[in-house]
Amino acid sequence: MPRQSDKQRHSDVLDAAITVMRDKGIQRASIRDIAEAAGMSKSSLFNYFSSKDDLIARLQGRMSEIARDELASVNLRSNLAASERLRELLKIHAYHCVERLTSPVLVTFMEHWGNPNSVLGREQLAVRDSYEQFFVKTLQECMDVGDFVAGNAQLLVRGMLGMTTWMSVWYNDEVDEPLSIVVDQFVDMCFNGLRKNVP
Amino acid sequence: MPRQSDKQRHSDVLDAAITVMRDKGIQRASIRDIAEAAGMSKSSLFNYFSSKDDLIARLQGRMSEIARDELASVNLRSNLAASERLRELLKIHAYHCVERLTSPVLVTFMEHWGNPNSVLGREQLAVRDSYEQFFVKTLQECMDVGDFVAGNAQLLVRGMLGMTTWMSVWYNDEVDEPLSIVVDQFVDMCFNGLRKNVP
DNA sequence: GTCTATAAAGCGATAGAC
DNA sequence: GTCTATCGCTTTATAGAC
Repeated sequence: MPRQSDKQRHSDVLDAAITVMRDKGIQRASIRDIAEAAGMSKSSLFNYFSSKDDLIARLQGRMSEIARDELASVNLRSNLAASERLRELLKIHAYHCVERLTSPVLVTFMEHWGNPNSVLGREQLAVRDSYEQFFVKTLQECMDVGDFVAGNAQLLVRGMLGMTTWMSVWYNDEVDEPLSIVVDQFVDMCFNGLRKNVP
Repeated sequence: MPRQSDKQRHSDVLDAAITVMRDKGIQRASIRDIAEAAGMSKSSLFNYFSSKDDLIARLQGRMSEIARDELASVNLRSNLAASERLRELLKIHAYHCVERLTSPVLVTFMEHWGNPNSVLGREQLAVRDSYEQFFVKTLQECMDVGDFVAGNAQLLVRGMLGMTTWMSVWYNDEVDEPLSIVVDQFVDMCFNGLRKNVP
C-alpha cells in the first residue's frame, strides 16, 4: 500500500524534525539534519515538503491538532470544577512544553526569535491566540461562578502559561520534582491568590 | 585618546548587537548585520571580537553587570519589606526582558535553542543561576520572616520569573496596560497566594 | 585600524540519472 | 521515490593592501 507508506514517511519526517529541533532549535536544525534523522537524503525529503517553512507549518499544524484535542477533552469533564479543569489544562501545557516540546505556544516562542514578521510567524501567532483561548475561557468561568475574584483573565492566563512554558528551559526530570507536583505548586500559589475568601 | 576610543567602539558594537538581535534573534543576527549597524565593516569588527561566540559572551557579561547592579541596589533599600523588594526585582526583570531585551535570563533562553550543549551555553546557565539567586534569597526572606508560608523558594521564583520573562513574547506597550501595572497584577496574584492568613 | 577581496563551510533548493 | 551532484546564496572568518 504505497499511499499508507507515503503518509508514514511524511509522519516520520515530522517526528525526526521534532527530535532535531529539540536539540538545535528551529533555525539551526537543517534540512540535512532532519533528513538524516529520518533516514533519507535531503532530496527525498523535498518530495514530502516543498520547503523548510512548509515543514515547520505542517509540524505546528499537527501539534495544534494534538494539543487542541487534549485540551478539549479536559473541558468535557463536566464533573470537575472550572478551577480544576484549568489546573489540568496547565498540566497538559507543561507536559507538551517540557516532555515533548510540542506546544503550539512554545513553537511560537522558538520561532519568534528567528522570524517575527513573516507570514509563517503571523500564522503561528493566530495558533497561539486560539490555544490561549482554551485557558482564558476556563479562567473566566472560574471568575463568573464566583470562585475567583474578577480580574483580567487574559492577562492572568498569560502569566500562568509563562510560568509553565518557562519550565521548558529549566526543568530537568532527573533532579526536579515530578512535573505534576511542580505545576501543582504553581497553580496552588496562583489559585489561592485569586480565590475569594469566604467570610 | 586612542584607548578610550577603542573602548567606545567596542561598546558601540555591543549596542548594535543588541539592536539587531532584538529584531532577528541571536542566531539570525549576522556579523555583517551587526557591523553595519555599528557603522563598520565585518572585518573591522573582528578586531574587537575574536568570534561571534566571543561577542555574545561579552554581551551577556555586560548585561549581567548592569542587571546585577540594579538588582543589588533594590536590596539596599532596607526600608522596604522583603516582599516589596521582591516586587521591585520582578519589575526590573520585566523591564529588562520587555523594553531592553537585555536580561541575562532571557539571553540564556534565546541561546538555549541554538546551542544548548556548548561551552558558551554552560557559562550562560551559570549566569542565570547567579541572577536567579537574587530573587530566591529575597523570597526566602519573605518566608523566614513569616510574611509568606514556607515553600520551595527556588521553584516559586522560577514560576514568577517565567511569568515575567514570557512577557517578552506577548507584551506590546501600544495595546497592553503599562508594564508596571501588568507586573503588579502578577505579583498580587502570587503574593496573595503565598501570604499567611492572619487569624 | 580600516577597508576590499576572498577563502572555507554550510545552507535551502533543484536537476537529472536510476 | 530515491539517490548523487550541484547550483546559488549566505555565513563566519582571514589575508593583505593602504
